[in-house]
Amino acid sequence: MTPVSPRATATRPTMADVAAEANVSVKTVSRVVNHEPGVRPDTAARVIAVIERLGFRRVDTGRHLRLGRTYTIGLVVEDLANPFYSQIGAAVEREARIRQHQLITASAEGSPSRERAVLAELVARRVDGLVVVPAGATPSVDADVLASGTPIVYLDRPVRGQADTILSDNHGGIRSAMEHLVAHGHRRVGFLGDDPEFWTARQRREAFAGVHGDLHLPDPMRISMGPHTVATVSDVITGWTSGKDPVTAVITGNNRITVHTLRAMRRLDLPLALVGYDDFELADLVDPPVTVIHQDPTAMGQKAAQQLFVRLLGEEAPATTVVMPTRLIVRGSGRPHPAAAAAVSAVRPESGGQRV
Amino acid sequence: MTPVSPRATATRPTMADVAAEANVSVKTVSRVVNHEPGVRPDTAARVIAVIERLGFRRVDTGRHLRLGRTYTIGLVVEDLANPFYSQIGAAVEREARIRQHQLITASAEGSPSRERAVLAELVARRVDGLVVVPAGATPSVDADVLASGTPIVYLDRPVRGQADTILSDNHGGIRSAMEHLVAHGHRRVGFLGDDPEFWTARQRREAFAGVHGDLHLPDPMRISMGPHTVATVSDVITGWTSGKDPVTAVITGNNRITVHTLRAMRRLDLPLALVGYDDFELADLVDPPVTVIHQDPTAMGQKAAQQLFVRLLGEEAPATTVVMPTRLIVRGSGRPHPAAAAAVSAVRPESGGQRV
DNA sequence: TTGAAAGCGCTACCAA
DNA sequence: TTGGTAGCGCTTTCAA
Repeated sequence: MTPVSPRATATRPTMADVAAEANVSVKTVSRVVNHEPGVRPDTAARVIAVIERLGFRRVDTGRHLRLGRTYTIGLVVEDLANPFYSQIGAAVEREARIRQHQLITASAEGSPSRERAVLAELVARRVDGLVVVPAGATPSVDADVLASGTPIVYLDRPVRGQADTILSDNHGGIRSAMEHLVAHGHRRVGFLGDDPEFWTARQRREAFAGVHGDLHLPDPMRISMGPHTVATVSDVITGWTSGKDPVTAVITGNNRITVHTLRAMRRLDLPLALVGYDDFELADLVDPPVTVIHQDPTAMGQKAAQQLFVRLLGEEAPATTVVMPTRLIVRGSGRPHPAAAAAVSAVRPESGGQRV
Repeated sequence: MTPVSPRATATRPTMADVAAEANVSVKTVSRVVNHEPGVRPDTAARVIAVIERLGFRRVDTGRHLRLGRTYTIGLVVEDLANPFYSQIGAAVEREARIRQHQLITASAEGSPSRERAVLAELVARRVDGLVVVPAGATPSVDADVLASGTPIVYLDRPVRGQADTILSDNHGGIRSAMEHLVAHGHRRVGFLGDDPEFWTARQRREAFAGVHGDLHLPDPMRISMGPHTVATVSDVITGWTSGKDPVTAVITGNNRITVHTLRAMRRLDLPLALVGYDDFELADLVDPPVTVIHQDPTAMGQKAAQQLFVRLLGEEAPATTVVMPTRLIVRGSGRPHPAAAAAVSAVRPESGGQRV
């Protein structure tokens, strides 16, 4: 809240100071600083000497104004502390740095109105381009961004309208998880999704339902969408495993739900087979180990940034959508969990009870 | 690598356009846009109408140049993808946003020369202030930053010279871990530290050695500094547990070493008691559960940003150093691991063999 | 209450 | 090879 007032800082020499001291024009100093050709070596040497003596450093605000661009790109995500987004951030920053740009990051905290405000600020700042993981249910291309002509790449979720977009293969990821489970003898698989407000949550739910049908898995189909907590997941799992036709495996819709589910399973002492969307560092070390659908956030961030820089170089082709592949990482097969094996074989004696 | 060339963007109206259209001066438009007093209501209304009709949005580059500040702060860390740093980043960004500032983040990748380059770029950009987790072994306050007069707060590690610094209570953290282990019957405790190039790694090593003496723990004192991998940790642990007087517990120097140690223990099937520096989300769900020394990265980032904004408000007091407390989070005591209990009681039959 | 002029630091344009 | 001038979009100063 507290607005911050200006503060006196040490005054540093400008190009004008250097020019006066070296008896050249400002333009010649500019040429030397920017390594432009057409300066006599001895003139350049004299200018460089003065630059070093005065400790001159070019101030970018002037050139940003003059050039109409800032060598900055903006990244807007939901929450920088979430590993999925921080990996994206690290990747985008790396791509930006390679191209002499810097990165402004902002968390929209899942709020479409905050996202609009943040985008307006970034556009006002004249960032050269934007990478945005859009909040809310299938929004449109931001009007302010559109009016400003700032190139933008949407990541992880699409928006209405023409815009470059990088998505993850949600359908393929879910399919690979279910085929894996079925191959290991599971027939009764539940899906724990995130808040259907999220496009990705809806996509994964639809993929689950579709594949459930394709594979002719028995009814009832078990789907529970969030928002979820450990408590809600516990209740859902309890319901799915009591009564007849208990579930033997669960697929979780993202890394948060996976963690809730692990805690719920621990609390209930009910080790179902588990495949989680999103990889996480300790997936092999938790109990039970978790097979995951890995969508590479680093690759997604890198791809988004690369597409953005293609636009910054002036590419005018129609907007593209890239779907990034996922990869199933199977874990825990080598160390079958006795309880899980028992649970699975109790339901389907013919199955090997192999954990995924 | 590839430099990016300018790109034509849609030209948006400036204050001059609005002024011409509304038959007022540019200054009056500026007054209206900035909600300055002293504009007749009907004049303001006319200006606002034109602003809306033309879709005017103030461009910040002009004011940044005029004001000599950019309402931006810079954050330099080692690796944005590391949870410790991404939590710091999220906290700093939140504090910045509250004060109408934006955040530029950059990874120095642990390289002092990259850090210098990044700092020079940020200073050239005229960021209003900096939060830096310094790379390298006890560097000095950056010369470019010093010359520019840009306020800077160092985080997690100190530098030579006068500068605001936020540290974690490394000594207290290690002490709490060792007292906890000793209270639970452990006498032979090893320390697995990170590369002693890191100041924090050295601090924690010295704390371990000091407390080891204070508590009169038996020789030999086991300390192994990194850089570590799963392989080196495996070797070290094997050495510490074979032969006489085997170690029964290990303290790890940061989150990376903790993960390596968990993998090594899993590989060796040797579940020692483990206390790790840095909390991590799944510490209670891994096998064995991990008691941790929690240093709150969010609180550290918040504190650093707050100190920075105190300086931006003009506070001229001498540089301060704040040491943030740590908190021991005990896990797994409720689920003693049979093998660990056996290992502990085999060494010290009188101990309860309770796991930490 | 309003406006004209100057200028923040730099680069583009054109002339010398 | 070098320099002068204009101007990027805004805010400050001072005058009307």
